[in-house]
Amino acid sequence: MNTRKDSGGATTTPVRRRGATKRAASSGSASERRDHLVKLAAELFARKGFQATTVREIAEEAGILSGSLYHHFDSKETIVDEVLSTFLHDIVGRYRAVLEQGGEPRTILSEMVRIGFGTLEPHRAAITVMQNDWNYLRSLPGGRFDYLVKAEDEVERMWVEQIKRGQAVGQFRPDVDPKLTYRMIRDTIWVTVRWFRPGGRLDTAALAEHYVAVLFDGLATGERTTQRA
Amino acid sequence: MNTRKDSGGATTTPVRRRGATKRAASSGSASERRDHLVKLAAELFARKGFQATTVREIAEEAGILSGSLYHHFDSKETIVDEVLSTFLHDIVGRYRAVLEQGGEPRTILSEMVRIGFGTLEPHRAAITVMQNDWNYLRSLPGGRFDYLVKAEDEVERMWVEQIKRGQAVGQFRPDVDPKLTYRMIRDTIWVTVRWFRPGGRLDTAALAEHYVAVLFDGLATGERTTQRA
Amino acid sequence: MNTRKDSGGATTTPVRRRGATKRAASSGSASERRDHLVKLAAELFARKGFQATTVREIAEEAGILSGSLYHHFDSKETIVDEVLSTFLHDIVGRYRAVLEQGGEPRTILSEMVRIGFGTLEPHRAAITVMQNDWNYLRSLPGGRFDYLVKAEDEVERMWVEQIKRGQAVGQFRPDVDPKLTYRMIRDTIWVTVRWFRPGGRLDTAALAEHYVAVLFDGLATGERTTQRA
Amino acid sequence: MNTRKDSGGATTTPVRRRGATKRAASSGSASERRDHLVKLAAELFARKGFQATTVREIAEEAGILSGSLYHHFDSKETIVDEVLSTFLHDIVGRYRAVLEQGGEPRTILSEMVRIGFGTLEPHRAAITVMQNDWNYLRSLPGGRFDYLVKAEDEVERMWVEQIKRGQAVGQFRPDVDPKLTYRMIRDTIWVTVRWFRPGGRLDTAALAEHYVAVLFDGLATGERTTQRA
DNA sequence: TATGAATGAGAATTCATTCAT
DNA sequence: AATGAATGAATTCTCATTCAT
Repeated sequence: MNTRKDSGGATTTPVRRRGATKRAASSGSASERRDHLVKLAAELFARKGFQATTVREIAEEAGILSGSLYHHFDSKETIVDEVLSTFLHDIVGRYRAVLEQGGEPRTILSEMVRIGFGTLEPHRAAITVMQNDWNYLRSLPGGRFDYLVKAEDEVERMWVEQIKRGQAVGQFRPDVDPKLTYRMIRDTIWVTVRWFRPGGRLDTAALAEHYVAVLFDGLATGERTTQRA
Repeated sequence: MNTRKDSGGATTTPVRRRGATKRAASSGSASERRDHLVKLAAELFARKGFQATTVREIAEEAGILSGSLYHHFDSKETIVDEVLSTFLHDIVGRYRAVLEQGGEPRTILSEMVRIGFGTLEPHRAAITVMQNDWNYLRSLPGGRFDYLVKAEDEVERMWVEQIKRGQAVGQFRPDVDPKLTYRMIRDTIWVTVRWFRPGGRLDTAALAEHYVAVLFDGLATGERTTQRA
Repeated sequence: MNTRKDSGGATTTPVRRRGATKRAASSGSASERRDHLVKLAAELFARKGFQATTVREIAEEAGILSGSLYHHFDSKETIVDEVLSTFLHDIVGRYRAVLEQGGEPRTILSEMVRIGFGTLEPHRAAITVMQNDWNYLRSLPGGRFDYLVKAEDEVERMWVEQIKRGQAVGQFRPDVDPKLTYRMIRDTIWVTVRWFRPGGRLDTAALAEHYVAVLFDGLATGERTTQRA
Repeated sequence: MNTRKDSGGATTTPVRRRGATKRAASSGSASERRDHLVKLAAELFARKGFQATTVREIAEEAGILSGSLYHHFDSKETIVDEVLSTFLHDIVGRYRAVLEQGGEPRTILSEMVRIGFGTLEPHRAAITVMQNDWNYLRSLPGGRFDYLVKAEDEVERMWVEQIKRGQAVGQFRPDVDPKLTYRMIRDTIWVTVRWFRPGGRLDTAALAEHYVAVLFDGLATGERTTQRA
């Protein structure tokens, strides 16, 4: 039933492949208009939350009437779907690229942290929506957003594997729980979106280096003193 | 608009002191009933989000009709107000107590981390609501939830002060940004609420020790290698 | 999910048992109000069709706002459900009663024809809705109106059985198709609702006698001449 | 409002004479395309009802976009107008032809019954629409479908006249009401469209003979026993 | 305290139709 | 002939809230 309008392959594959949908050279306007609308909506979703953002507001932001939005999207959900799946596609792709290159666990992990912080600016809105509306979207009937969980699982596997490798080769302390550590790292990065504003004292690269430093070497000075189980 | 029903001193003072409002020693059913309702509501808010939770659902959970809820609360906002202010009152109190005791920065900071993780279970619902609905509640007109920001500021001052003291006495590396570091610690703790479930492999105390270890000594083994600005 | 509001057992049993739902003595007002609203809606559905009747119109007819209708009914569908199931319950009950009494096929069939015409006045609206909106309602997703088909099947079995018995004992001509004959009788009766208006030259009883005469003895005079297969 | 696009003479004369409107011998693609679209629409109208069928669905069925339909038709109403008037034109023509040939009332009436059943297959969609959406279409403002009533009246006059003639010459029992009898015959035939499916056990010719038999000689065997007023 | 009927202001969505290209 | 973006009015439904009983 969801034909052309809902291009979101998101429902069937964990991560959408966008762009390929449109006919050939994609003269632009058609797809561009849609992308523009998605971007506007993402900003609103991030600022006010998915539920608190009305379709009318999105339309107004775009200078059209609310009904007209339905020429481009099946539903409000389709829009947020596009916001999130675009983001997930991008980040999963980046993680995969780093892993394919190979290298020491510590190097790879540093790189993954940098990637995480690196998405903060281009995908600020999407990340915010994910943080705030994840629970609600997951609870929606129809399993439309199940792919969120799938993508998250894949990402978790990537991180956990590197942490375990690091422990195996003696680069990381053996007494920490890999999964738990991953979660804390992930959260610390994503949650930054709540207060990070571009143009401030620190950019995301600085944030990343700051975090990498504390993450690997800790806040304390001198000898490491905490006991290792 | 704020009649007797809305006991929330929250509007006037950063952190509400509950109970004192009620008519003296009337520990009676009235107040208890109210607290019970708040607890039920908090669970629903946490599970479904503040907006997605309807007044009817709260009432149903309590076995009454939605109209009857208005004998206890002025509005839906009053309920969430009570959920959040109760939590804030508790945690700010605990932080104050630790600070009043005094001690080394590193000890105090460890203790504050433990307090943070320690609120995860008793205040799981409130923390979840804060994480997910903070943005929305803040945006509500009337400034009703301004006290959230005030309380957060006070807490930030407490943490940052200890980090700075630690740097001053050489316990903490001098190259990290105190405010930034505070935020990352805070977020890492709170955000745990998203996936932490009591009864799992680790309890909140173990979580705290795990985090304290990584926070102070880092994930890496051997000599500390990151450069200090 | 459909709790108190949607009392329609229709979904689970072919024919609803109304009235029993309400608590004991059913002081009236609650159930009466609901019934009144159903009646108003039925009239509108009959006059304008289910789809063309707006919820607002129903509410206006009742002197309330459209939103208030949802205090009584889950949805527009629930209302029409109640209209139809009430009717089906009544007529199936009547048919069963006649069959339980027993008698000659011809006598029973005459009685069933009379019952059919007898429902024309009290259930005019419901029958009209069934005629006009049957197709649409059946096509609705969720199978909510599957009971319509079930009830129709039961009624068909009753009629066909009597026609077959009549043929077996030689009261009815053997060359007619029982099922086909039933359908034509049924349609002839129901479709009357399109033009029958109470208070006209003939009442439904007269209509019934008229039809019984033609049905059994035919329009022609003299010897029966059509060939019998 | 009625521009060139709306060829429906239906509005002015009881029964439209199609084809004549078109520019002479232009049997060409223009008119054919239009007829094709009408046929597609008729099927949808029949299956889902006029209101429930969206313009978009009709267009999709034809492989074009909804806006493109408006190159062929003024409005959705124009389409259904064409569906119905084509049908009415055909059947009224056939009735007239039989009457012009003359003959005994019983013979003519049999023939008219056969004509009725004979339209069931070629005009299945149109008849279905008439059955189901008659009420709604009649209620539309502007009197666009008044010709439906006019055509029906003409048909009624034809039938009633034959029944009366039959009674006058003693072929039909004198105690039945001609108008009432006509209506029942008419309804019985048309309503068949609800369940008749081509390719089943009986074709429409068999249906007609079956009905003629029961109509004239009745369902009962032996002597005619119903009393004649 | 509780009920339950009603309010009223929106919410998302639908859809026939228009029109520049 | 056809496209596709947009309109605008209407539709069903939601829900916090009120209030007489």
